[in-house]
Amino acid sequence: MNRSEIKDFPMSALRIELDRDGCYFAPDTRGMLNKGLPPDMLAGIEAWAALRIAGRLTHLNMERWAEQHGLSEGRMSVLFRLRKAPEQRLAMNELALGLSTTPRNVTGLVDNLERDGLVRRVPDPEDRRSVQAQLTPAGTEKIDALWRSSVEAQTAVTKRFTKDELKQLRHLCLKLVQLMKEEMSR
Amino acid sequence: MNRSEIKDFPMSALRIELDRDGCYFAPDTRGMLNKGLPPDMLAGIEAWAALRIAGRLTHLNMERWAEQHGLSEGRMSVLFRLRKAPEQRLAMNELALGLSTTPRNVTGLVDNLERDGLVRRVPDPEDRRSVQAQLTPAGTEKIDALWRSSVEAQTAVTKRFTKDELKQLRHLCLKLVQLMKEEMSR
DNA sequence: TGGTAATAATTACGCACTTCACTATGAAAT
DNA sequence: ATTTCATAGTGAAGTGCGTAATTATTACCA
Repeated sequence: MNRSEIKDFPMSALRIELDRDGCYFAPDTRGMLNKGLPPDMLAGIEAWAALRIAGRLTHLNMERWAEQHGLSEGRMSVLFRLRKAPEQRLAMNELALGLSTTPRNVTGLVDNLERDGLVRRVPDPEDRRSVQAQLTPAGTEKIDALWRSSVEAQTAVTKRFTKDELKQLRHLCLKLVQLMKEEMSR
Repeated sequence: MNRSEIKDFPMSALRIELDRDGCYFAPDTRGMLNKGLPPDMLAGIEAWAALRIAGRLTHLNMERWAEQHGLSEGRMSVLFRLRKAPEQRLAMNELALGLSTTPRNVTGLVDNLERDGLVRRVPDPEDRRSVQAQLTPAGTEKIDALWRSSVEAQTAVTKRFTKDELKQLRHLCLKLVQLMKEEMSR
């Protein structure tokens, strides 16, 4: 497999250039947008498009990376949450909430993890409706190794940003999330 | 359906707060990361996590929005690309390249669009292997209406950023993409 | 010219995830 | 105590998107 591609994400087709003000922009995106779009809206749409691209690429990156270890991004997230939980166990609904996904999805993720022996289901003595997922020793070992390796991979990219750029990126992404939250609660 | 949720993305569980320096951060993420992580790496991982959250949310947002018009984000992207193409037609492989996806996926997307009468397949007289997808009048009408509406929806959020913030967001997202491209071509 | 490789699209198949409906249990109310 | 509603988890069915193999056509080249 071609190492310069993520799955079949053909990045060579995605041109990125430096604008005159030293900021990156995607000429194809801009070219398609600036006809028939009021200029004062262009900046917003361009930023949104850039975020969509980065989001998709980071997603594919995580997915592909997890796949090399027999996992998916979702399954890895489950292991990670469990690793940080007290006694390395969480109820299914707590997992769903923490991962911002549906209970049904957690069922499927835990199904797979249990099949691979990384997690086991244990009944909750306090509430007979509830099922808890708990890391097995194999699961703990796996996520620890994966976590070190994952941090390394992410840092290989983020270390080429300045501290301030990283803070800005975090700030702007979360600001967008925050505004979307507000926007939707009307 | 609860208007404050996107699909089943339970955003209420995702706390976002202002740090002392006036920047947003996710306390849960930071809490889980800052044990067992060298502080000089924290900023990078935190930014990465924020981008993943924003990416997921914007994706779900687009998906949900397109769904209200009987489409998916992928199908809408196909219509959009075709709309900007000369004669409103493109070969399947050109579509795959432009959308950064696989030929197989384009086949499926065009299948659906053709079934709904928004697109039709036409043979390429120059190359009998090639099949082109072309917008029907109904497709043109649909994407034009959708585009106006979509710009409106995105602008409702992005207008609450300053011009400079939008430029920074675009710049940082694309810089990340650019660095990932470079990082992977080794 | 004939044989081989490359390319375009598709079929067959699998995985991850979603929605909807359902069962089991707990909590609350009268 | 029984009815009612909320909560926890899961089965069934459908969608979107991925890989691998297949078919048809074109390009290349000795």
